[in-house]
Amino acid sequence: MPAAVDVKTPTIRDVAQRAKVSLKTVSRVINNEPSVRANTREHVLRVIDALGYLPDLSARSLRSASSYALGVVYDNPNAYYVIAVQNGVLSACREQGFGLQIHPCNAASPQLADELRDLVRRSRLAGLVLAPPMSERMELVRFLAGNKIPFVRILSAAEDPADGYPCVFVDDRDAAYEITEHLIQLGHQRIGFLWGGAEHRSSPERFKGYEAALRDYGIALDKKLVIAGDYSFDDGFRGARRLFALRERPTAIFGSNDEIAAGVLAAAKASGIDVPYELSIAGFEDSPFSKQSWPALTTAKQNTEEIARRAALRLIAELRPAGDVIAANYARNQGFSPQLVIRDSTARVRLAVEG
Amino acid sequence: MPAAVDVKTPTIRDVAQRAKVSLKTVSRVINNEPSVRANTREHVLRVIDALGYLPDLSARSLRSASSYALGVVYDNPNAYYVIAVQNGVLSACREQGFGLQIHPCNAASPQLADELRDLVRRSRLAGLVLAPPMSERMELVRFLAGNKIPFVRILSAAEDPADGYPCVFVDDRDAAYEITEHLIQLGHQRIGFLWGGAEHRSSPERFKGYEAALRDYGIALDKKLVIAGDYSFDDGFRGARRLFALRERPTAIFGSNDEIAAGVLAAAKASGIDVPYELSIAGFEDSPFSKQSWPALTTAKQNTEEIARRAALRLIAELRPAGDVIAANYARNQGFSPQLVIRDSTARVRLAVEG
DNA sequence: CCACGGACTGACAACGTTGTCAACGAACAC
DNA sequence: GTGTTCGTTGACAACGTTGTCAGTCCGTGG
Repeated sequence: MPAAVDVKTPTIRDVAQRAKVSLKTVSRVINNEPSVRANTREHVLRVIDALGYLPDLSARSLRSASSYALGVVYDNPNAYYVIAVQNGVLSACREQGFGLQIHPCNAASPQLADELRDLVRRSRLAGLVLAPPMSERMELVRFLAGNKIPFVRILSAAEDPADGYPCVFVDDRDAAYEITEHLIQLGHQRIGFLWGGAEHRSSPERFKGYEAALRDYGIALDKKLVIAGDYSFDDGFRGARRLFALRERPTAIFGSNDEIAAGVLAAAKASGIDVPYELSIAGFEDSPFSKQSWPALTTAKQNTEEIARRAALRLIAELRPAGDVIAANYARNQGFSPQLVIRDSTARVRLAVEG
Repeated sequence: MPAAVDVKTPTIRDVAQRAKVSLKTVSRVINNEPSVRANTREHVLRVIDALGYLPDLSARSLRSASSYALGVVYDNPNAYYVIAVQNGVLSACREQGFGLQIHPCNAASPQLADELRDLVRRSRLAGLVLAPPMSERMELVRFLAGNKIPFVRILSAAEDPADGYPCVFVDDRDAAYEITEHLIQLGHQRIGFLWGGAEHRSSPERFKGYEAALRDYGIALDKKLVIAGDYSFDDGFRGARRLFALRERPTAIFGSNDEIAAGVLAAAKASGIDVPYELSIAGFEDSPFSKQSWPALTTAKQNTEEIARRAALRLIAELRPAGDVIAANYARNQGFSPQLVIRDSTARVRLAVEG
């Protein structure tokens, strides 16, 4: 019986010895640096392969100033959104050889800025991807910039804020306009609007879209139809109840996201109101359950995963020296527009209701 | 105007200099080692605080064999489940001073084992938390053990597998029994069962619970009522359709998870079947949307976050030297039982249907 | 008064990698 | 033949931390 042999994981030193070259040459091969003869390079690569050598990330990031990991910062109860952001960022990270550190946090914490700075230092992160609402707090943004911490923001805006800080932006206003327009074109005149969380910039943006569409179609804004709340099922439910109690009930309700819309749907069912024939409901986000509710929700599809991916690439571009391929391709802030997805929860207004 | 000063992040060296002690003493203070005079310790701590010094994780894990980060490995389309696992593990990690590396992966990939080994080596992970179905693949478990990679499994089992590898286990069978029993006690005799994914051990476990309850209550198992499928909304929808088409339709359907149950619910509505009065539906998992569907779903609540947290602590206990507090408290595999949550989707069987 | 042990402290090397700089040989121009 | 340049390679130090081991200091017992 052979003695148990503890196979140590090979280091660059083992590779160098076996390949009969210096440490530095192996390093050069790993990092794809020029000035290595093709012969030598191939030989070293073969040895690396044979030994199953993998560069040690700790050592790498300790020695070289630049590191190989990003952080993604979020404070969002919506699991689908968070997973989509993670997966998008992760896809870019894997492609570009970066690691990923997730950092759920409390947006309301007064120490958040210090917390993020410490996170970056301790873990030697190359930069941060900020999801809303952190991305929208300018004092945080300025703090990070002041501390020379690279970052990119995912934010809600109709156009590039052009404030000198990198971002990708999502035109919630435009998409909300389209949703409202869709409802109007179905003949709805009394359209309720349920706000999302006030700390997210997307909320006022979506409201602006709603407002603009009403204006463009000559419908007066009725403040009784507009209800404050949070991006939650429960607020959707409660808000819908309040709208149902109005003397003149709306024939359509636009919930600021799918969770709110799901709450409206539940409230409608609880009140015996038929959707869509007595009430049209629209959401926003295209979460999986917008497809899975009954009836399936009309909504605006924002490809969060792709948006997050682009955000990460935008950040990586900032980290790269000018002239790099990524740096060249992703040097500019990019905008996205969610697309209207018409499903079964919206329908032509029933004439009977009008009277 | 003062010249811009680049504030370098302070190192242990700066602390030592300013505190007029050696590097090693600072190191001792940071690591809470004994043999530092109380005076010295306090003084050093004050300096650390004043400078805002933070130990560098890369350097730490490079120098000391042990590292300070765990990995969590999953392959699961269910965002709620994944987030709950992440948050649970993260809570333990933060508490114990560990970092966390997430690793979504493809359970079907033949290179998965190597991928995980490389991940651990490259990132110097102290160990892995394996979520199902990875946790259930014995060849993977043996591979990790053979490579001396610490891990803990979250798995579905009625009792401690006692195979020598650490885990936390969830008694799906028992919970499924309770759900089925609940349906039987409501008077249901024809209870449909929709399987979850065959690659998850929880599926057969849940089926066994269903089977056992039927047997205990003297109800013959009707194979036509049992339908294979995956843990998905669509399979729930399709499976329900097939059950509805039977000459003798079931009066209750047990979907192996909430997504399946949501699919059943949608199918029932599409077919104009009233839930719960013509059809009772039960799910499993207590995802948020089980509360938010209409009617809200009867289900089994598994506190995934707490389970994942315990799993992480169980792993950390393995890493600690014997005698450590954590090591002592979490040295044993622990079991969890999901709890029956009765909501509005299940009701007493209508006599009219029996005929 | 000296030896001794224990509590505390520090000098130094090491972890695995990359940046800096010098050295080597070949090719080329003069 | 000499000087210069270029492409390739290697020796060495350094990143920030901890493990090892050898002190130093003080109090105690002989």
